[in-house]
Amino acid sequence: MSKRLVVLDTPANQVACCPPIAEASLDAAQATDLARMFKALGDPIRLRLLSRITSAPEGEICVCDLTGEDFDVTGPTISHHLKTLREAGLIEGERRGTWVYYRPVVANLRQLAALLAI
Amino acid sequence: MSKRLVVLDTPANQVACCPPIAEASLDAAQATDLARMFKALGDPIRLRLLSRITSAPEGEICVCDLTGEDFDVTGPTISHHLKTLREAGLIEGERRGTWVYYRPVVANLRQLAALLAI
DNA sequence: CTCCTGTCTAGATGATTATCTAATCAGCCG
DNA sequence: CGGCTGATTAGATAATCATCTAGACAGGAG
Repeated sequence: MSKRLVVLDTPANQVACCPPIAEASLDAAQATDLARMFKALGDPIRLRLLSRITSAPEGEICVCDLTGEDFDVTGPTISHHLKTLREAGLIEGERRGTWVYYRPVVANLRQLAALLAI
Repeated sequence: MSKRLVVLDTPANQVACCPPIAEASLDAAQATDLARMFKALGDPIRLRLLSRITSAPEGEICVCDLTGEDFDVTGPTISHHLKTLREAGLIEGERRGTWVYYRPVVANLRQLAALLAI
């Protein structure tokens, strides 16, 4: 087991890459991958979770700092949304002892940004 | 009637604005507006439609150039997706005679891009 | 006016999703 | 070990969504 940080199945979601959406018409396969990521962003709770994760001072945040607080949904629901973000390739998670930490997958977030840079 | 281009109800969707998601935690209200736009991008067909619209040489494209072609869905389904993009504030449409033309709402697309620029 | 073509709306249906409660798993501590 | 806390999974349910067919509406052409 060489990888240091991998926990919590993260389907290695690699997408082609990077020209803005206006440069060339997306083909169906690229569109499917990209749409999965955008869909994951298409929920207010997930957007706020991602915002918290990306703005965490240490580059990552403990799930214990996300649950229950000013999100008025239950723990399992938070967990479900984190899983959605994770499966979309936007964040990745790691358990260290008792707690689980999440951090952004910067490359994929940047790719989405680049795509929309008209 | 002073506006030159408005047709097809476009709910004036103005969202706060512009710091990247990592700078400050999104509040619930902003998140709801932004999530609506991301959700509209969360479908492969809509992404490809938007790609076609944003890459149209004249800055706009006729619906007649979008229907039926290499999207294997029916006309009404295309129309429904265009409506979703329109109501999200990502595109706007105008009828000129027989045909309807769509063009991107660049400011809102850029806002999404800025949000993801980590 | 009447037909034809392009686009949209209406209504129905099957699939997906957000959320909950209950139960399970992982790691710590006495 | 046995119990405790943090986090996830399982299963159920209500809501939303993508898609279709059928029908309506807009505008041009005979």
